[in-house]
Amino acid sequence: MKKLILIDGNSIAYRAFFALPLLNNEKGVYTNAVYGFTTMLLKIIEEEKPTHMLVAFDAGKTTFRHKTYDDYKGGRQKTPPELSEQFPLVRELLDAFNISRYEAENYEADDIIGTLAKNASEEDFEVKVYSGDKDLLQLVSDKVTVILTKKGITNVEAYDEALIADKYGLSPKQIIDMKGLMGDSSDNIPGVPGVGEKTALKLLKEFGTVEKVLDSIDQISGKKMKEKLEENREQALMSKELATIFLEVPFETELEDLSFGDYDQKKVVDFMKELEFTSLVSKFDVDAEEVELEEITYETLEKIEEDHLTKEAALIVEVLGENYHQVPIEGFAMVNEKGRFFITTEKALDSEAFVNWLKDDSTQISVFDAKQAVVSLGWQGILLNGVEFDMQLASYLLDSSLSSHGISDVASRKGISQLQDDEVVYGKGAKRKIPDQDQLAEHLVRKAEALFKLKPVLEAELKENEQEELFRELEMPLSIVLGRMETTGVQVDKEQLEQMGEDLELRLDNLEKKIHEIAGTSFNINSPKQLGEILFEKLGLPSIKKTKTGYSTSADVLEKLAADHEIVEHILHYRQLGKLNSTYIEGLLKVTRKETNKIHTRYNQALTQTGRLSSTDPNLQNIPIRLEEGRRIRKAFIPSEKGWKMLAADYSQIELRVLAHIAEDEKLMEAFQLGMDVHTKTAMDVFHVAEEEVTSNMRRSAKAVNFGIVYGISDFGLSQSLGITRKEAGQFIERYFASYPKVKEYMDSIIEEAREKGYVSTLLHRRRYLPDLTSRNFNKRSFAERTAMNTPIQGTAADIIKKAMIEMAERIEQEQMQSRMLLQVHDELIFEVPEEEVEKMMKLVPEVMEKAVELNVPLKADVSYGETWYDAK
DNA sequence: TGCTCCACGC
DNA sequence: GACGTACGTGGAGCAG
Repeated sequence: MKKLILIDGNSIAYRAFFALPLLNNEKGVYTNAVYGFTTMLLKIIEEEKPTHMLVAFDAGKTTFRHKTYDDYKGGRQKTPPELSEQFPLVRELLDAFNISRYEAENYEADDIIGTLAKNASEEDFEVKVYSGDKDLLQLVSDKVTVILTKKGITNVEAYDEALIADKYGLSPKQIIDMKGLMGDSSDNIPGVPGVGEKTALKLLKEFGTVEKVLDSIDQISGKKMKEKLEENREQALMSKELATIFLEVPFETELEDLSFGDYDQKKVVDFMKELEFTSLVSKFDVDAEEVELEEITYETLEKIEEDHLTKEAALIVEVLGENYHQVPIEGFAMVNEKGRFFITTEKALDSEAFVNWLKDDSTQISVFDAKQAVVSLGWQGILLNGVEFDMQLASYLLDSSLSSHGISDVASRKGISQLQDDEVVYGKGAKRKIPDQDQLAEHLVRKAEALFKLKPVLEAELKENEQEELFRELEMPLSIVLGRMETTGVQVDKEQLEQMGEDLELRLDNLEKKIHEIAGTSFNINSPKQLGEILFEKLGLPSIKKTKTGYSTSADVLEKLAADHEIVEHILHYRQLGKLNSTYIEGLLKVTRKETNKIHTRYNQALTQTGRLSSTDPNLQNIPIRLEEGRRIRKAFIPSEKGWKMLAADYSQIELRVLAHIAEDEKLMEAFQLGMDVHTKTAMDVFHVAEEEVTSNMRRSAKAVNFGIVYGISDFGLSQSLGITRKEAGQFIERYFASYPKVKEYMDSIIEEAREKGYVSTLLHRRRYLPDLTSRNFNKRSFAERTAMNTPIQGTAADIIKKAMIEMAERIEQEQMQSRMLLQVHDELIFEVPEEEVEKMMKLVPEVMEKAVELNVPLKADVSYGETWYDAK
């Protein structure tokens, strides 16, 4: 069957423009609307597989409707120039796709779409109309579906007759009557004053059309309403006329001319590349995006001579895949003033000269991902010592918001196109493999070449940003420290985990039986869909919250239902134990190395927007602690040497101390100078009570506000965590600010400063750019504002612990201790320590942590040790 | 394989 | 006046 897609070009472009941040490409051309339009188009082509397609645009300023009503669309805000300049690009995009576009003097896009929809349905086409404008709903019929954007651009809702009946209780045609009565402020259609959606729907359900409503005024209840309708009789009829889509726009083209099919992929890809839509380009066939690589010369070294090895060089130590622990090195590439070289792993590791060069600490080696290089070589027993520049870290520090810090991404952003993505060369997923040696060699050499060329560029940018020190003294040395921690790994007591797993499975079985019994049927408790059906349909519990796909069964919803039905508490318990078993017991066992019973996580040092680390494979930064049941998992984390202890030290309230420092708020500083419990102190200040009058509830509330300040949550977030209304939460925040005026001042000034500079900074010059601070979208702007307030706090805390880690590593080495740093959990460091060093470390670790930086409030670190991580509390 | 939902940590 | 609301990672279910 033929399928015609009609797109309301102006509407979708507007929508995209306001839904997306104001992107621009390197040439400064704004591209957000085109980008949104493109994603929408790609989605339509993929999902609808249209046979025919047309995009309609509004033509000039005046249309036939202005003859009826001068002020039609009056008072409308002028199209922002940033958007206007994108319309020619949208047209160019459509031409690249070979999609028809149409605009007609005197008519709006609606009329073009309406006419074509009518004509096409008469010829038995299936018609789908895409727009953001509800007006178009009047076109819906058994042949015509109207798809409206709901949120963002690609989140849409398809309206057929049934849905309109369901939502409004009206037929599609009656949508026009509704507009006639209630008007439309965006088009400046007046309607009948005092009649809104509710009244309009009521009247139309009773009488059917505007005309019939006006004919039956005497039957309408309410004196005021009668008067209004009487007075605005003409205006209502005119409004209806204005809202009616004209279905007789003259066309010169035939429907067949709108056919959509083959288009030149290269044209489309070129266009997208021009606008730097890299993520979209990757959706097209690899062939289409293959860049034309120029030839590159290099030498495959059979024998490595001293002469090849210079002080300064770019080095690639290649491994396949993300996880670089205990996997083979696939090859080396090196670029220096002497030339470009590829070296097979075998030749490289057999060469004494090369290995010595790697171990030499007086070299200046550039790499991409220093930690990977150090760890990969570390597993071969080689200590890579001379790493001086990590391009990935440099790119991350320069702009952490860039989503990809892969070598080819960084290179292409810096103007080097002579590098293919690893995925292109190796394939992805199950199909990933190393190509033949020539291809591999060339790829690695190109990587090293990019490194060699770009190092000075990125170094200059770091200097420009005053981030040289952050880079050289903090992130670079930290990558080596982290590499060592990862390689060391943490030992787990496998039997303990297995025992806990068996225990959990038994209890899960029993719980499952019980839940099925109560429900009276067997179902998958882990499936939110099935669980929702049981709870809210079969058992008839009240549905509190919905998700996109159905009922929400999240813990906060279930907790509210616990009193209504005994099954709920069992489900919550089942969930809790299930999570422990699958994520922690099974998950950890899966990644425990068989030979050593050790776990080697990987820290991502170039990911978070705030400067924190993240941990994967496994994530050791979210091991349970809050509930005792889960906390016991920590009993399985043990020292790797007999007689050693686990030692843990964590910063106490580091973020709030940082806040006190930055804001220089006397009252907040006082809390820390006096060594008070900060939540109690906050409760005292906010509720104006003495210490002994602080109730546990007050402290709980104060704690939640402090939490909110640290994490930058909104009044909504606070209301959720305290179970109060948003308004109350808002008032609470107000009171907090009233109590800590300097904090308020800081919050205001940081937003102001960030708006001027475009970014916020931490104590050690880490940056986060916040372009959304000037967004017209309230949501985005508010989010950016909270981010501006929160990032310097959280980021400075991250800076501090990173500094402490480097110093701890140095101290352990200097004092020739055997203790090993194992893990970092944002504000906490975990070590394994021989018995004889426990006493020293119990003093040294908190001392180093507390002295990592000097603030105008003291830093405090608590430390303890025990047989397992669990016991170090 | 990619998405959604849910849950864990800070 | 509504919007959809800290940052991460990972497992299970489910659709294609």
